[in-house]
Amino acid sequence: MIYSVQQDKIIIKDTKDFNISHILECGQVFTYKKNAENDYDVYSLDEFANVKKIGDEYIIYTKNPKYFVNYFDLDTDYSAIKKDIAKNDYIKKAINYGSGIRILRQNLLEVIIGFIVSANNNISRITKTMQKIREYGEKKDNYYAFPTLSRLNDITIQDFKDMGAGYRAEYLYQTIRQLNDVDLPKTKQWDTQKLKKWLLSLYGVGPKVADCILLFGYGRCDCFPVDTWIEKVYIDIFKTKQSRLKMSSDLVQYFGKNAGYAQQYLFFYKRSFDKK
DNA sequence: TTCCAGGCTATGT
DNA sequence: ACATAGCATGGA
Repeated sequence: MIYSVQQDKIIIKDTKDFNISHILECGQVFTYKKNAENDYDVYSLDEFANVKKIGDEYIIYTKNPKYFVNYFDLDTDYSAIKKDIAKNDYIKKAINYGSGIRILRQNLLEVIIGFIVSANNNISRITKTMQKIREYGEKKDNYYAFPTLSRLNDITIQDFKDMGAGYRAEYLYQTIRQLNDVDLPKTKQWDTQKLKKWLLSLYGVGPKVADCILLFGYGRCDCFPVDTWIEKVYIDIFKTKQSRLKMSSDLVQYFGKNAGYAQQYLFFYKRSFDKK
C-alpha cells in the first residue's frame, strides 16, 4: 500500500486495495456515517476522521494520522492475502467485487458491544443503536468518544431498550458487569483458545459473535464467523448444509490462516447481491 | 400478515 | 453433544 502521512491527513495513492465504501459497508463496523458517495465520517474510540476520494486518491483527514494508519491496517499487504485465499472461482468473484475491503483494527470494547447488539439484528438498526450508545461518551467538538467502561456502567437496561437494543439490552448490561472483572488490554496476550472460552462466557456472546470479536477486536484471522449470509455461501460452495459450528471449522480449514479475510469478501459479496 | 435481520439463552433429548 | 422455542424491533 502506497500512502503518505502528513500532519493532518493521510494520502492513499494506490487504491487497488482500498475502497472506503467496501471497508465500512462490509459489516465489520457500525460506527461511521456516510455523507455522500466516497465521503464518510469514521469514529473510533475517541478519534475521528473524514475520508474522501479525490481523483485517484483517498484523503483521510484527521488530527491523529498515526492512529488511522493502524486503524485502516495500511501496512498489511492485501494483494498477498487475496492471492493466498483465492481457492476457487466463487471467492475470486467475491474478491473482485469487494476488492477494496480491509479488516479494520478496531477498539476492542467497541467491537464487543457492537457485536452483542448485532445478534439476530439488521445492520441499519445496529448502527443506530451504536450511535446512541456513543452519546454516553465524552463530548468532543463535533462528535462523541466511545464511552469508557466506567461510563458504560452507568447505562441501565431500560436505557439500552430505549436505544433500540431490544432483548439484547440485558446482554449488554450483564456483559458490561463481567468486563469489570478483567483487564481488557491484557486479554490480547491470551491464546485464541483461551480467549474464545472466555468470550463465550459473556452473556449474549455465542459462537458467531465470539468469532467476530476474535477477528475484528483481536485480529485473529484464522476465525470464520458464520451468520445467515455465510450459511448461504457455504451451501453455494459445498452444496450441503451443516451446523454452524461445522461450517465454521470447515471454512477455516479450507481457507487457512487468512480465513477471516475470506469471510469478509464473501459476506460483502453475498449480502450485496441477495438483499435486492 | 408473515418473514427476516451478522444468534443467543434456556430447555429438552 | 445436538435440536428447537422464544425472544424485541422495524422494514420488506
